[in-house]
Amino acid sequence: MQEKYTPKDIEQAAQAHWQSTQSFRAVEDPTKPKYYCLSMFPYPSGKLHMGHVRNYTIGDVLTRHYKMRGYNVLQPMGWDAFGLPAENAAIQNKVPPAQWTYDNIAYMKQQLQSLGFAIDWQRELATCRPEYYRWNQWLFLRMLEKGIAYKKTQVVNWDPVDQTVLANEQVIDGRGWRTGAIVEKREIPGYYLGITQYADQLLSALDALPGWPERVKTMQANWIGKSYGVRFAFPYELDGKRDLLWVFTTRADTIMGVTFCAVAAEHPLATRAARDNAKLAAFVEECKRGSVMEADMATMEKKGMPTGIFVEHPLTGAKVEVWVGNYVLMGYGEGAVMAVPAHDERDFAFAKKYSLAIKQVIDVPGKAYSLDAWQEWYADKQNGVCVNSGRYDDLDYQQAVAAIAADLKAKALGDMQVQFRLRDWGISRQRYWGCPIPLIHCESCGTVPVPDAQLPVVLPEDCVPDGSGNPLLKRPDFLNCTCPQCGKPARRETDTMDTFVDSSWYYARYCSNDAQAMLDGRAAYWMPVDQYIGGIEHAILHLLYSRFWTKVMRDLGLLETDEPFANLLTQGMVLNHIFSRRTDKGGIEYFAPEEVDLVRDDAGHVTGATLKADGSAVDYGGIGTMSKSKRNGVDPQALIEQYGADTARFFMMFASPPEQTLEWSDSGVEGAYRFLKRLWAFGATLKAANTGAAPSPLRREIHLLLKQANYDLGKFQFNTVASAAMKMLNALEKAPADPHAREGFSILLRLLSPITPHVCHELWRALDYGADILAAPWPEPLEEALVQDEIELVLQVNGKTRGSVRVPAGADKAAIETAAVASEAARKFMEGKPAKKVVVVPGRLINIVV
RNA sequence: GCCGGGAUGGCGGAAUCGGUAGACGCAGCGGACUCAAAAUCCGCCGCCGCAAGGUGUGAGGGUUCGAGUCCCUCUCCCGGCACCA
Repeated sequence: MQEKYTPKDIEQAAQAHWQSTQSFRAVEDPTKPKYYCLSMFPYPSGKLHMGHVRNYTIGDVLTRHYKMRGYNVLQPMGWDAFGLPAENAAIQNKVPPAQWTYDNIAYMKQQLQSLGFAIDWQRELATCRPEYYRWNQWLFLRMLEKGIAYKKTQVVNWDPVDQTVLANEQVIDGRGWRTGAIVEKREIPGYYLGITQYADQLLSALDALPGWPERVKTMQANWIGKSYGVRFAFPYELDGKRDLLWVFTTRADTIMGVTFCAVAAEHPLATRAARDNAKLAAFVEECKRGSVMEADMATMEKKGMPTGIFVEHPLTGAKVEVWVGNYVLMGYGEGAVMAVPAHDERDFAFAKKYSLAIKQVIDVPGKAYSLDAWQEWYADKQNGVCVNSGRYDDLDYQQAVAAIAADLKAKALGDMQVQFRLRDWGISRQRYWGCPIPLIHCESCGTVPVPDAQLPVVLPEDCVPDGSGNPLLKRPDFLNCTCPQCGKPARRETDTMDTFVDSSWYYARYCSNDAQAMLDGRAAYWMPVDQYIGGIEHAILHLLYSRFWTKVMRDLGLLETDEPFANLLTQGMVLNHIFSRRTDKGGIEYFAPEEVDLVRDDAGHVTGATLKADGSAVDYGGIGTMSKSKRNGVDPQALIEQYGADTARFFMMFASPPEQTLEWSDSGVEGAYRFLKRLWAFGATLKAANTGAAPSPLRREIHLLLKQANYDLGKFQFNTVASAAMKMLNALEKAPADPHAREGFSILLRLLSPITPHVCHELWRALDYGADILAAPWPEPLEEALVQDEIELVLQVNGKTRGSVRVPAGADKAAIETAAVASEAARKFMEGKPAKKVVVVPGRLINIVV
């Protein structure tokens, strides 16, 4: 074998071998245990970035590891190909989103292939292909039949200048990204999926997912947000009609402290009151400006205005004024809330601001209530009892809620109710590059589903969006159709589906990507996914929607599994610096890190940057996830070309544990490359050397490292597996003539092969260990190699490390104590005082307390 | 604002159950080889100190023979907040 490590040749040869032997083709085989290893598919944004390399290397390490452990492994790959960036690119370059997307897929596929991932490419899919998305449409129609899909109004960001709906991302400080116009909230009709019908299942099934990280389960549980409360009504009379204002509260025990109610700007009462109150009408209009994002709603200044309309307190009959509040959302619950300023922080602030009454109705013994400032205990459910609440005085939270709910029920004005924070999933998008919603609008028949036989409704691929609304509206060939019911001319729905629909079931489609049905029997073999790997940013939405979709598919008899992903590994984000500048229209323009020079303060912290092109200043936006839109992704191509795929993979795994956030830096790549060069060189040395030296501690060292590495592998801690491999090589280089050097190197190659498969593949053959390292058994440490007769214990005096003591491996506590106290280090630091206490931790340390 | 995470040398990180803090690397420094450089190899490397020793895991407090690890309070950073994916 040649002396020099030449990654390019080695990697091409290994990849050619895998290709010709179809090494990663996965075929259903009921006689073998299956392992379905899936990494979240990428959005084809143009180029891979380091976050992808991290994600897919983790998946590949597991895939290759399980393969060597004898599992029938499936690792597929595909493309989350619909979405907004393709439309943005079209606006910029006047290229159809379809063409841009397919070009990107071709380039990124070649990048993935050059990284040597063990992917079964025959199962590749792209969600923008009709043969995929026809099943989105098909399942949507089934949901429509079952009442899971339905139509209602939705609130969207409306750009009044471009006359178009904006994504949240396109709203910057309340203004449209291209026009700079103040964005308005607008209500339009849309389709929803009734995920709340599955809320209880989605919540309780979390307990049946031991392979999921606790933090993700906690986030999902909080998102679903099951709460027990009371839904009740304030009666009122308006325009000669009796009516009810409904609200929901988890704090019915504070109902006697209600001093006003607040409704959303879109609430019928607000609309009615604004009719003959110009100031209020203006305020309602003001509330309708700004974005619909929850983060904006939660941080904006809370404002309100009285309507002059009064409702009756359902228990006391007292008059309660209705206010319009900009923080009350029509889409949540009833669009109205009761306000108890004494015991709700937001209501407290609001009441102080507008000098509204604050009535204390909860008391915690030993605490003094004061109107001066909000105190945490005002909202305490655990320790409070009712006061100033008439017949409910002295009741605790649970007793008070029960009594009040019973009284409301007796008056037919309310009852206990379980409520979820989770809202139904609005899937309509007023955008072109997505899956068409399969509906037809007929003047005489109304909205009619497209018959199954006419699926898929194919999206024309030659449109070029220009930013002013959905280009499908200008396509008569798409728009015009005949009503399936009456045969008259009709109009096709132009809204497309949220791209989360596409990614909610792709994992199942991989099992049978050529099936003539949505899924076939092969899904029963492979599902559920045994290991799912993806970014922590998907902890809630994507994973929740996928779980929901799986349950719907199960209920339709398409799948047997209740949950799509048995085990989940949430990879930390790969971060990089963000540089931007405001455009004159109020939008944001981003700059890639290589386009700027950094400005640092004395402590070395980045404070700003200047553009290399013209020296002008740009804003420093801190660090954040690598993404196409922020232009801060780092393309692995240069790394691969300079050092090879193995170095890129090794470096990425060595840099940090997978779940941890990683701030990008390429310092250390050299070290990874150096290691692989040494690995290669040692292979050459070993092939030439004769192994005649006397046995050294090498064998024990290797097996000890292997034991640790296998343990770490089980914890997905690949950085220490890589480090164990480095330590093995360090040990081997010191003893190349040891009789166990060949055994040790074979362990090292197998341990390392999932991380750096190419170089290990080549070395395995070159040293005649076998024909294909993929077929080699995974190495296990041998107990006989691990035994030792003497062990070293740490010696502490008063908790401070003072030295060590060597004792026979089988020594008992008393013998260890005697040896410790007698040791020179102990005598020195005990300063002649007697030992008050001696703590012996077996196999680890002795602590002498004097 | 709310929910979930994180913080350890100049840098990335290690420390499995509360038991030697800094493994393994990067950078740096010194040396060998070389006409020279690169590559490679050997050694040093938290901070203070000549040393003995002291001190040190974001900040402050606590529990313990012993705390990076457990408890309380706080700061900063990252992810998510339903139309980025």
